[in-house]
Amino acid sequence: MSPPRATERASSTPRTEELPSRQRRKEARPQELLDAALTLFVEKGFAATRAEEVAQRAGVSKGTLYLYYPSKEELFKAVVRHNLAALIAEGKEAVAQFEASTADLLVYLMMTWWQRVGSTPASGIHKVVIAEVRNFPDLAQFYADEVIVPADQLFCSAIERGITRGEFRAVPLHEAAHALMAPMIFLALHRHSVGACPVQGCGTLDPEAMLRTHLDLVLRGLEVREPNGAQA
Amino acid sequence: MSPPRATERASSTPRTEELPSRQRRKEARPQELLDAALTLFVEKGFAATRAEEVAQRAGVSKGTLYLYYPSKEELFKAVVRHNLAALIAEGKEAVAQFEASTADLLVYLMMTWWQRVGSTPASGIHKVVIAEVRNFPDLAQFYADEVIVPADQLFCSAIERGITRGEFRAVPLHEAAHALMAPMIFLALHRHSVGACPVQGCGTLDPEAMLRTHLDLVLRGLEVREPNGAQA
Amino acid sequence: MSPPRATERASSTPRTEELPSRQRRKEARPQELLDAALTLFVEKGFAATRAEEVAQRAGVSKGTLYLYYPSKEELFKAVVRHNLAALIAEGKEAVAQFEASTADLLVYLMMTWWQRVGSTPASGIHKVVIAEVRNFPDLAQFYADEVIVPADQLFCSAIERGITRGEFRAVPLHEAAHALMAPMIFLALHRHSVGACPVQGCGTLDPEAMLRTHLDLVLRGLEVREPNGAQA
Amino acid sequence: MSPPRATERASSTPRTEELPSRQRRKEARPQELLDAALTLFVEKGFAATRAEEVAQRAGVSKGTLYLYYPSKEELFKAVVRHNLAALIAEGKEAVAQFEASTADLLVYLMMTWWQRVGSTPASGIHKVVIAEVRNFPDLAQFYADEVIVPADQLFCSAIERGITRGEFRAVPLHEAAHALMAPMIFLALHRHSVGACPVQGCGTLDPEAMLRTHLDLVLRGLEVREPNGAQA
DNA sequence: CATGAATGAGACTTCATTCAT
DNA sequence: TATGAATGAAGTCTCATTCAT
Repeated sequence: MSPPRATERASSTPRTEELPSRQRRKEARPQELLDAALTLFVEKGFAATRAEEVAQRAGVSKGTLYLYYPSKEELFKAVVRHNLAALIAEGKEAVAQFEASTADLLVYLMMTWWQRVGSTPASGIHKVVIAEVRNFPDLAQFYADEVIVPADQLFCSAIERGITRGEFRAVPLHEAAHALMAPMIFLALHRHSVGACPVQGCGTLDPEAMLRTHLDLVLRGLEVREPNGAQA
Repeated sequence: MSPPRATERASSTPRTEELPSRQRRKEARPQELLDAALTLFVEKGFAATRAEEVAQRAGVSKGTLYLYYPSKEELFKAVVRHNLAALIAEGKEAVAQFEASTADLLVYLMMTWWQRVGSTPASGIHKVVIAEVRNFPDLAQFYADEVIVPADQLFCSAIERGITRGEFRAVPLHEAAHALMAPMIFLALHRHSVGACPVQGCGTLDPEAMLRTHLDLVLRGLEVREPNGAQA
Repeated sequence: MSPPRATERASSTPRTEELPSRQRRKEARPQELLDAALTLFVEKGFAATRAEEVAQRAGVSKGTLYLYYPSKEELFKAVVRHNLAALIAEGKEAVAQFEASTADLLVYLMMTWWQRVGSTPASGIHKVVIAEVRNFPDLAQFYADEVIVPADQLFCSAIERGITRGEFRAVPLHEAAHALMAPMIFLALHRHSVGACPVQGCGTLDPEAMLRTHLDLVLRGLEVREPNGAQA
Repeated sequence: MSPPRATERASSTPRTEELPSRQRRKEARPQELLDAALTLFVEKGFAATRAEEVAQRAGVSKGTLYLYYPSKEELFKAVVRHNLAALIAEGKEAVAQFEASTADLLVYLMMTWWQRVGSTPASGIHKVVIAEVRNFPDLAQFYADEVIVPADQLFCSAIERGITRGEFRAVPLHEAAHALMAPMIFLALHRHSVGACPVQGCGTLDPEAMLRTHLDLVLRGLEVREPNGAQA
């Protein structure tokens, strides 16, 4: 799970002279620390990850970590911003510029999310937040502002587009957005918890198949048809 | 999340005379400790819950807790076993005996789950397990055996019934079961984490509406109709 | 300076059976911790005294200290209350009930202060406060409320008594009180700083002689006489 | 307590051309560092002053500070030496050359001290020394030799002059000198500690009034008069 | 000379666990 | 059994000092 140890920097690309100088190292530090922090936060949780561990994994000392991030909490916020906030902004572009059908737009958004977040360590951030946000109240507001609200808006606006253009039935936006995202997030959650443990008999769901089946179900459910009153 | 102290024995065996004496209390202890532990583990997570808090909430001293459970970890395991063991078999009966349409069966199963688990503190166990199972590897197998596999089988068999009886399209069972359950579990998760924090601008989803919308979407998606190639 | 090491409790007074039981030890703890803390705070200052040192000197572990005082700052406040606040209250009584001349009252107050505070480790508290109060803002208000203001009132009321009864000239109260106390406090300060170091050639002032000379000068200065314009 | 940054060189040797060049600054460095250190040591104490803060205030980097002073302790010693050395000899001249009454001489000495030391940051050195000399044993002897003994001699010789010339009663010299100086030093101490904190209800003493009242009291106490046995 | 990135010992405080009573 | 006083390992964060550039 994740590159083994973040190979002690810069012995890879040997173009020109590439001295691993103070300067170069300083510039690479934030990224290295963020990567190490993401891996460990996802693996052990926020509270259970020791600052020193993060530093060690990034190849620096405890003090150096605090040179870049003033507290463990700020480090976590930086991880969230770096790994999730950027992607959400991208999604907004996609919705604004998309030309094809809304069904295709949703497929595109979901696929992109899976490739860029769901299938990467970044999806573990959801696990950490769900697990520990109640113990760190200012993280709750931060996460709501930076992730939940924007992501919700993104999907709501896509669904609304479908309704407006007559492609979808009129469904409650927030609820539908939730129904759309939840299975994928839950899948990611699972992969970072029980799925990451060596358990027997719990055949890992194939994410690609899962994604296909889920989209198939929900997109059909959204289609405009004559109603047939099938629910409670 | 429940009256602060209110020692809540008395749901146990009402043996003649109802003495709330020392004897009585002694027998109720494990139950009281388990209840207190459930509440606190759900609220704060496993690592962040202090043993003394559990003891206080159960109305005993710190030392007494260790008389019943040799460590906090064992207490946690006991909580998981106690709260999930009972909830497993019930659904199987329902599937076996159900007479009406499979859509109705799924509605029934979902509603029941929400009433009995999703909307109660017990659903918080999912949160705790997801969050901390990687730090307690032996819990993983236990949880997979006792919860994940049986629940999956339950929903797969229900969906299969629908397909067999010609009510549903042929869809991949596991994936469909996941798509069915995940939004509800995720909703419960959310209610125990960000939803429990006083965050601004994150309008809480109404669970009933959510459940209706979700079932509406998925059941329509499962219906047998002429295909119209809308998915990836 | 103060008993060498707080001999590992209770092997002294052997009346009846004197078991150093949990209970007895618990009762003696606050006093033992306060004594240890006073000694170390005076010797090394507040910030430079480690919590663990205080605990060790009191014969307990680090954790035990925090069982009795929730932080180093609260420990310090307790030391101040225990060693200074009580004495000031006593002084108020004395002023209220004193029968003889006000000169005698001032002599009594000063002597008492010297015996109970000035000549004991307690006077070192002044050193600590003067040195570090700017780094611990809430200690400043605490100390002003609990020590400075009451002590000032005490001496002002005594001087005012002398003026009212026609024994003293009319002098500014606060300034005169300061002139009265400052040399004694300063003497105590000196004894806890340079005076506590093994310096050559700095013949230690005899406190008793100092006190006598000081009172002689100031009380004469307070006497009612015909003015003779001797000052700047 | 002085403009926040305002690199305050330029009081040094105005060698031809007044170049504020690198050369110029380099020579001013020690002075600037000493000034910055004085201000910060007085404000926060020795231990609580961070080396980097001193460097910043002097407009150089942390490393540069260590180029001039090998450790924070050595910096502290340099500050003490630099700020007190100059102030020692001046008073001796005054005593030797003074023509008027000894009362006037004492008034003059006290006023001068207040203007040149008491009311300036330099008086804060007393606070720092009193507070931390026990943690830096070798400073004690230095301070006694360079400050305490000379100052004591100065005032003793002035008082002795008064007695010799029949202006003052015969009083113990050292004790009287202490009674004379202590309130003023203590006032300075106070101004650098509690007096510098925003505490309620601790009306700041007016130094001028304090000085007047104090001299009034002590000079009257020193006057030659028929005794009237008012003291202990 | 000057810089500032990096280090790591060490401070305060918490809490699971033990054990004398 | 039940208690709660006591322990001490462990965690976050600070800062004097070093050294490559």
